[in-house]
Amino acid sequence: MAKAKRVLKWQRDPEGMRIRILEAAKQEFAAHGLAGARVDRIAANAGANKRMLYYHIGNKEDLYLEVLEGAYEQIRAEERGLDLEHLDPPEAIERLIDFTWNYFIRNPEFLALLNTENLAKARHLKRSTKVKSMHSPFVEMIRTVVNRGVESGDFRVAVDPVQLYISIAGLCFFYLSNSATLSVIFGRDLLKKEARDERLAHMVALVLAALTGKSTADFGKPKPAGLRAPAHQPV
Amino acid sequence: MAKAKRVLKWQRDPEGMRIRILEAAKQEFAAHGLAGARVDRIAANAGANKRMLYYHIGNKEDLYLEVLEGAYEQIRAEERGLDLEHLDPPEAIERLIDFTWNYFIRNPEFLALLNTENLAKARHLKRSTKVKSMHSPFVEMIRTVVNRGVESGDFRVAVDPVQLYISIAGLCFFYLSNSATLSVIFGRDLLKKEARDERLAHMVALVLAALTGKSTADFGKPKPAGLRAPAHQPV
DNA sequence: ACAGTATTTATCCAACGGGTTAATTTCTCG
DNA sequence: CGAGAAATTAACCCGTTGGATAAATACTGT
Repeated sequence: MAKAKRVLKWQRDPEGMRIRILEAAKQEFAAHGLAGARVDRIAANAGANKRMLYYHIGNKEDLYLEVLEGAYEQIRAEERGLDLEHLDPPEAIERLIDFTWNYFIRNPEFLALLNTENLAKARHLKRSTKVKSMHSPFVEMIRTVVNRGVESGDFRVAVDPVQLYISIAGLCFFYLSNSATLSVIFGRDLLKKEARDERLAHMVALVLAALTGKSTADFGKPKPAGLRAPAHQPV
Repeated sequence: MAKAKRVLKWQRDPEGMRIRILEAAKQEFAAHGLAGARVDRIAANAGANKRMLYYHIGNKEDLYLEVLEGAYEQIRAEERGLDLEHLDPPEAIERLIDFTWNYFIRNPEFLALLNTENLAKARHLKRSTKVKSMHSPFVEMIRTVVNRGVESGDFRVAVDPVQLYISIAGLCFFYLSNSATLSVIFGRDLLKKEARDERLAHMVALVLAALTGKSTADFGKPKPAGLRAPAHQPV
């Protein structure tokens, strides 16, 4: 048993504190929006005193901006890790969709933060030089993938990469960000595994069919009778 | 000049008042979200006293739910007015996209309200029997359109109408709802007329290409050099 | 060991914001 | 016309919340 040098009332850990505060803030802003977020809750969930927020970062809006910038940094970093260069075009597009989809699923706070920021008309983002300089590598990636695809004959048209990027993001984003209301409206749980898998297949098929002209795989095949979701909801 | 029967300090108008309150509330909730909305501002913008809100409708959440229900009612009503029955399938799909797109453009508050409600995990919608019984006629419309398209040979695949509906809505929704942040990121105004037209063309081409297999029209053609947006922004 | 600094805590407060009370004015209808 | 109902107003209440102050506690270099 390691003998503690001393019994401490608390551990000093400036960097860790900062991180814990930002993480708690991310959860809070994602869950309640900017106006709905409570500074006290952030402090409590960070295991900190409220004064620490102001000491380490600043006021509520500073906190929010830092969280937002961090969220963009994170996705941009992961995007860069995805090299589509050596895949043949259709595979590259599929991989792009797959990544976007799963990133959104793994980071629901990111979706919420974007919505919050758009509610604010991107007021904070506009002031953030940091984010404005962080261009998504996807647009250029897509441009080259599309060009390669057209040359190789895989794709029929040279689609505008920005439009395609927005379309792919939109197909993923809307489904996940609005899953709560959509699930109520359609009376089924859109987040359960089978529904998510079906959605991913649909999106890939939709985009690839449009690009290649070949109707790939199971593009929106109405589920085969035997496999329809039974009355009871499996976990 | 009509002689007023009497000089009144104020006009009594219960029904008009109710409507003005709901309209003001819609704007307020759309602009600031549920938590950010201010009851006093709603009252002021409705030309009413704060007490009137409670008198005519109820507390803030009642007000919000009523606004949300009204928003759904409105879009469902317009949806029903759109009969796709007598169009041939590709035209019907184009019309559907066109309608969805323009409805969202005409009613930006609807987008904001949906985001707000999703932030709340559809908590209010779940309790609204009214909305739950208002099924979008689109799903059934799409089902028959798709079936007709498959039979006629216009479409290659019998896509799941729910997936297609979500895809079309998503393509439109994401672009418009996130136009603020996207405009910052891409450094161009996505809401100006040319950008909107280009987006609509892209979406129609994308979906129809996927469904029919024929590469229609100007699917994402990178804008012809001569027509690229000039440095100055035309109004 | 000690002085100076960095970090954390406990407490306070003024403004805000949703909601309420009670009085006032207009309407309605016998 | 008059009394009761409906609509509207002004003023207030009180818990919440972002933010501030100052004191206490841990760390650092010398």
